[in-house]
Amino acid sequence: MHYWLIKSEPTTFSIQDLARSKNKTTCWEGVRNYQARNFLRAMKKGDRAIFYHSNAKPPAAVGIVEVVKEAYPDHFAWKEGHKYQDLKASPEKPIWSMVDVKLIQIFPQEISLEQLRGVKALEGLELLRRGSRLSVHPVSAAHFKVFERLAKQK
DNA sequence: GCCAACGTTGGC
DNA sequence: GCCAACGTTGGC
Repeated sequence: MHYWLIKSEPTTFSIQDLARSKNKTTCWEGVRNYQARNFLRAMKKGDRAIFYHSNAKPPAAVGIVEVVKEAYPDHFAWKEGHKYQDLKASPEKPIWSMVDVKLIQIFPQEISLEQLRGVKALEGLELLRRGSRLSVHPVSAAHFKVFERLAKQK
């Protein structure tokens, strides 16, 4: 089992939106970065991910999701006029992938980026690396446990 | 709204 | 294959 972190801008799709989704499940479409895509493709059913709100006030880790369907073609890439359309993609050459994720929990209290930066045990986390913009990336099991612990404490 | 830090594109 | 210009991400 592996752990990940996935980012979404809450104005685009928040964890509350996920909670309202059918079966609390959604496809994670729109990743248009090769490195992030490759991480999506490496995800296995049962893997868990931290759901992170980027470009939020404040930016924060807000919950945990589980991978319920492994990578398959992101068909939004060839949907005419769609915001995630990529003219180089087609059903024959999908280029981009997505997975389905299901909500496991919304943290009782979100953990702000500022708070995360102060946690010694999270040193080395990709999210906290200066200049990091990767919207999907792995998280070590140890770091994942730290998130779970932080989410519980007042 | 600013801008640092990227990633991508396209001319050469 | 280099790299300047451009576009995007995302914190502040």
